[in-house]
Amino acid sequence: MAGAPYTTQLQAGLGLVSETKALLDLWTPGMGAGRLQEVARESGRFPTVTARRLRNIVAECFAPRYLVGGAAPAAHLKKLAASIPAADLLQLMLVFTCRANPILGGFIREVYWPRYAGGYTEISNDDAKMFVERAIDDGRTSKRWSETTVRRVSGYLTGCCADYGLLEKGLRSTRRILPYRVAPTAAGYLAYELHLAGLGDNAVLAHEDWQLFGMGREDVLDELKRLSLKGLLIVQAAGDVVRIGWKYQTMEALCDVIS
DNA sequence: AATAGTCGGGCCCTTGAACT
DNA sequence: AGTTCAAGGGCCCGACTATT
Repeated sequence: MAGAPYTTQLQAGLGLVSETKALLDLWTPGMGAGRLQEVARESGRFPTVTARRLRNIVAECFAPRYLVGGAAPAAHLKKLAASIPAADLLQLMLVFTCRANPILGGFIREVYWPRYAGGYTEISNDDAKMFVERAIDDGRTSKRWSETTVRRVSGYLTGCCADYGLLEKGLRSTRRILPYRVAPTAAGYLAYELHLAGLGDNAVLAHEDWQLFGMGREDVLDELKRLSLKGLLIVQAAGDVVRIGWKYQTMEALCDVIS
């Protein structure tokens, strides 16, 4: 499995946290990227942003992250944005951003968490650069990137991690690793989303999205047990065999509950 | 001066229509 | 059917600005 190719799309925008929240406000079901761009421009909520920049934000960042799969991410986050803690929302944004930009997911899985687990306190842009160069050597990009692109994408990886709360914010080429742990709302969302996408219980536990939170199969199982205490689902584990009783049949129902 | 992030141009690939 | 052309969008990268 080669995995999706790595691109430079992060150059169009990093976490875009406040912009994404504004766009979620403006977006309504059925709205495509083009229409959303119009609405955003006319809304006056992006007064300092040029049309070209808005294209970057909406078409190259928001749409690939949140308007995929029938715009389900946008619909769900719009509902959750007002009612769950900001940090929880960031975690879901991280998941969707990593799906849209596999290079970010790769970096978090292959560099961030091993570092975290290894007791390091910092990650530098040079660490990211080594990751990018190795990815290019491994053929993960469609072609070799120029030196400047390699350097900048490296900075975008760490910068994006900072936007989402995995690394310390601020302008710096070496960032401190922050304590990071999946939130119950995000875990519940992810578990149900994977289940309702048709994955079997074991596939849900082993899914790569959990690795964005540094979680392997056992960690996921532990988290789901905690969720079962809140009544979101039922976990029956006997030896190696795990069965999960799912209480809700749609994401809409789940989002209502975790709101 | 160095670094991070924003902005916008342009190449190139894909898609679909128009034309042999 | 096969080829050519135009349009659109994804992707890359240089220029620019802001911050330290």
